[in-house]
Amino acid sequence: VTFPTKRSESDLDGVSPFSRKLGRLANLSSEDAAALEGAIASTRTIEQGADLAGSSHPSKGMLVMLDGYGCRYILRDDGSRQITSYLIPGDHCDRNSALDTPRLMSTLSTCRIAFIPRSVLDALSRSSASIAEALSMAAVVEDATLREWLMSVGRRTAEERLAHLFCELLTRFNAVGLADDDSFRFPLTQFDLGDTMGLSYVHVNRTLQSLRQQQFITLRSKVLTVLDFARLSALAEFRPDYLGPTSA
Amino acid sequence: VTFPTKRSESDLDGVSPFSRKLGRLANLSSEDAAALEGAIASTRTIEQGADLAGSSHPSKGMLVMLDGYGCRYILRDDGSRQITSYLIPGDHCDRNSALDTPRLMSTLSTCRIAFIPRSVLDALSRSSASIAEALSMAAVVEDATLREWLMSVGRRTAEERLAHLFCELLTRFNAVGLADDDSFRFPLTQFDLGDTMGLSYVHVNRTLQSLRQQQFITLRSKVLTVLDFARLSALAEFRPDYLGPTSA
DNA sequence: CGGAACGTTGATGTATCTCAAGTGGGGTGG
DNA sequence: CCACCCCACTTGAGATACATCAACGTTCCG
Repeated sequence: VTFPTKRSESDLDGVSPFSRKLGRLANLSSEDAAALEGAIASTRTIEQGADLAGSSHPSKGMLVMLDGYGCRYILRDDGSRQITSYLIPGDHCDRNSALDTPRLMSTLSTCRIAFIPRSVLDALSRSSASIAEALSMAAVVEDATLREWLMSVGRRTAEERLAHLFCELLTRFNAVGLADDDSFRFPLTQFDLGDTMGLSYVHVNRTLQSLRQQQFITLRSKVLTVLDFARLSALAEFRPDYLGPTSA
Repeated sequence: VTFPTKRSESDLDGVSPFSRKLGRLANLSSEDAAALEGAIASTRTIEQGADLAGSSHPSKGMLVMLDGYGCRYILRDDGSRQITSYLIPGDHCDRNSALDTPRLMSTLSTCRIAFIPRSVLDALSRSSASIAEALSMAAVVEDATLREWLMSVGRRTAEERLAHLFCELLTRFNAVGLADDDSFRFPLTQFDLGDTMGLSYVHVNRTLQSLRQQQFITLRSKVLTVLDFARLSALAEFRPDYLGPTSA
């Protein structure tokens, strides 16, 4: 399986969520943004449930999620899965990992994914301090997000966990301009949600019903709508600062 | 089993656990190791329960734990705490974080801590590719460790969580030469352990008793001994690869 | 039209929490 | 050197959030 070079023109304003996200994390010049766009030369569409970490990709480099949901996860011997992060549009993931451990990664929905070779990436980082800083900021945000998930699973109730996750996702989708009126695509199953927040899918179901009944959210036909972000944030004790600069 | 403060073996005496740890993550020349030792500008001893993130340190740079336990954590409004990582001897922590969020960090025991100014660190990274690589590997390992904790809290039973944590700690202490006969210093309270693994301190107590009774560990006078690493690893499904190159 | 995947519901079980009351040991001051 | 005190640890009883098991409903799509 190779990377067909197919440039999609369907990005908002021709700007990929990738440079949109990085543009929030550092002050990118228009040259920087253009360079990032240029680096994303090859794009492919991948079906749901596909592996992203394996040998399906040619060489070392970076994956960039343009559309859809991906995740990183860990498996236990008995088959139970802990999802450790989501990749949503604009997110990227280094596929290096000199570490022996195979970093498990897969798609949770149909995805459009770009690939940036390591050489191109390194050149970019070297030529633009802003890009380098944006990438380093992205790493800091990813780390903080992971710690926030640990807090959720360790110390929050089921209702708070889901509320916090939805607040986080709305904020992240907003940051790449893919939230519309507090709504965003959410094609994950309740099973996936359970594997994310350390809950059984049955309990996820009941907790979602509770959130719906209390008018916090609606979740229909793979679209999640936050009905009252302030109230939901309060319920979850959500503080958006860990996600980086939030508004312009 | 007594616990000698100074290393029993003569090898690398006077070498900080910091360069010891980094030396495992990349091939450091003797110049690299010496440069790392030299980079340590100042060393201080800090009592238990002290803040590490605040203004206690002069400027931007990196903290290096030389002795003792530190942690990073998140607090909830109700005061409950989730510890998100341990800093044990050899570990370091960037105190940059352009992120607005104050990164919470404190000591869990009396600590000896070194400080490396950012300028010195940057110079080191630029002058030695090996050091840069070691630092980047350390970041990968830290990330993997965080994900493993998320797996623990999300999907493992109390007994498995503690077992996994102890396997991890033994491996990490071994990596810096501070484990002796499967024993290492463990001055944390059961309260701290609960905040680490998302458990109440009462349940930690009962789980520890169970592990002791089954001859997995002993934990007396702040020394933890793993009685049967193979069995404990099996119980926890511990796979050390995420911690980096393990032997030699 | 049928099957598979996802969602919903009810009943029951259990791991873990909370509350509450001790116990023990290592410093400290007298 | 002893007595005391504080903090960590221990133990028991009862509560509960969440898991598991087992149906059944619904949607989607070939």
